[in-house]
Amino acid sequence: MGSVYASLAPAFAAVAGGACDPVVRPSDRADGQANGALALAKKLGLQPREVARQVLDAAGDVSDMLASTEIAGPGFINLVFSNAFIAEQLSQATHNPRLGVRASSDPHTVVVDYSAPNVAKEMHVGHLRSSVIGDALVRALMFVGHTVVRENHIGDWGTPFGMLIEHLIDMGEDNAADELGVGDLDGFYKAARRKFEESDEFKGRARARVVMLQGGDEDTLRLWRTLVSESTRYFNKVYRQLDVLLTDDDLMGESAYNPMLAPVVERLREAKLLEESDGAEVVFVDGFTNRDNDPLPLIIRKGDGGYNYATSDLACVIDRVERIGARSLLYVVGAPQAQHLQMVEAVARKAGWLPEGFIMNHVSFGSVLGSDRKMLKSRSGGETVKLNALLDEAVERAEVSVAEKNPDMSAADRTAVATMVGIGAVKYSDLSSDRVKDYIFDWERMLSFEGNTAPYLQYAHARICSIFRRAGIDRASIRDVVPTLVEAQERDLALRILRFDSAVWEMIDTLGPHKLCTYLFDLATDFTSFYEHCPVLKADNDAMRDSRLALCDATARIMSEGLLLLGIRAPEQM
RNA sequence: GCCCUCGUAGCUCAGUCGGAUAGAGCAACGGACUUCUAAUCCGCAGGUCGCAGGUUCGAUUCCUGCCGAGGGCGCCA
Repeated sequence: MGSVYASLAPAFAAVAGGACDPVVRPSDRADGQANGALALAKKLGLQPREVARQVLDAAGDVSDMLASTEIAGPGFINLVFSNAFIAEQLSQATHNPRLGVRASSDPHTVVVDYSAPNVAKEMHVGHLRSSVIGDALVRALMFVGHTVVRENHIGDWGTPFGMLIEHLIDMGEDNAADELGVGDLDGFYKAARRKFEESDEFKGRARARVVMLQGGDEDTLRLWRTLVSESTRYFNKVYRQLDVLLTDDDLMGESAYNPMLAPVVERLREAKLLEESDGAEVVFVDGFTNRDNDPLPLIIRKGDGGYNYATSDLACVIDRVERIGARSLLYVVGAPQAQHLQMVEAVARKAGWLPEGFIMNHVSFGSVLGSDRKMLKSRSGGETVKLNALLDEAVERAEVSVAEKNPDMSAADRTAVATMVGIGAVKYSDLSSDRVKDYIFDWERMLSFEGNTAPYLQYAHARICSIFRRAGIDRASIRDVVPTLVEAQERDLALRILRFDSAVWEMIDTLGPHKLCTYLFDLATDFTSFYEHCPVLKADNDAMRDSRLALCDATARIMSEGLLLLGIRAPEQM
């Protein structure tokens, strides 16, 4: 906690004769520990325990904050907070609009680029990861006060559209729209692809159609718009089902950057970065080599005069910096894109398009694997899993489970709860492990009510709501009560509540939603332990009951808010 | 061939800005239900932190090499 750091830092500075980090860390032997004495001892050439003693002397009377301090082991300072201090901090947190989470000291505009499905192509689990991780980061960044601009960089331009449009014409526009309308994007795409590969005549038409599209032929554009709008209708369906924030307002497809591509080339030429290589116009970037150890370029303009994704990604960067005024940029994109994004950033920096201090971050993530540790396939075998089918299955499975556990619930409530639990489970299983690693998709585990899962966290929240419901007590009415901490479980829960701030900030600093997940799991664990040991409504007296109700309310608010930052809803009953 | 990421308990995962005895959950075993929702809790057991060196008072954490898994390496996006 910040205030402990603030009170120890001067003592360390006094002993060190200059600024010195107390190195305050959580501890399993006390409420916290300060490890700064070990490093300082080396600098001063003294015994670490002696330095720790001097620091404690210099700190003077800290009894308003710390109940006890102890020098342990080689020179750690163990810190035990006073109950009065914890209670006071708790009271501050519960009256704070962000439940004790500090606002950003440097709010600015952040662009988050995420989801990015392709038009006329099925969304798959890779898009699930990008959508879910990106959305959680968006929510957390907004929560601490940043201005967040969501951008969904859909693949709505390029050579595949020649074949897609020709296939649309072959099918008849109405038939095609129907097929796409029911969400069979894969069938449409594959049929087009097959014709492209099997028929030279079709291939020729497709190529001619690309030229017409790029040339702005009105009829071709109309057909293209049909493809895009039918696809985005499907994407929106998935987004609503997934409960992410993305809407049509966030669409910023590749086609949107079309007019900016020629200027990108011109600006690179003016900056004297553009070179001709094998008929293409390229920029060479230091530090990147190809298989033969020759310098590897970023291709800006292909030999045939066309642009490619590097060009539009550079246009993106310019647009986000110059039009949107972003000061940092997050790309929530799979790990295979790492090198490409590094090269784009390197070129943008070399060209001087990124202001001093501008941050461009690749929020990389691993693959979703099946229980066989291979890329996830559907039940029926072979095929890639379709996202909407997967989400439907999640809700179905949750509904079975809710019906079994709570048979008295009405059908309408059951469906509503199953939706929150099923979708929450899928999202949470994606968010709760370190995003850079692959993770194994396992229905049983993610829908289990035990362990680090969404249902376990949601259940803890629902139990609290149930207490207030049963007692007929308004949650807000209890918020001025300052809890009295007697039992170990009460104290542990209170301390956990105070760590919400650092959990949220850890998530933001590392762009790692799993940090917040781990915290919420710990909060739920501490709460259920408290729940088992400390009767609330049956407490010995009214003061104890109110104190415990206040702890319950604070826990529920943080659970609900924390889950919401992850894009997950917390039902009031389950 | 070069570059990037990952390797922690039987399984799934945390932890690592260098700190004390490496933590959870599942599974296994032993307990606790006339419940504030047992969808839970309490206990027990389980590990040469891939291997080998190096730096350090101290390394799972930093560095180097190796092994294993995945990914990337010029005109698809």
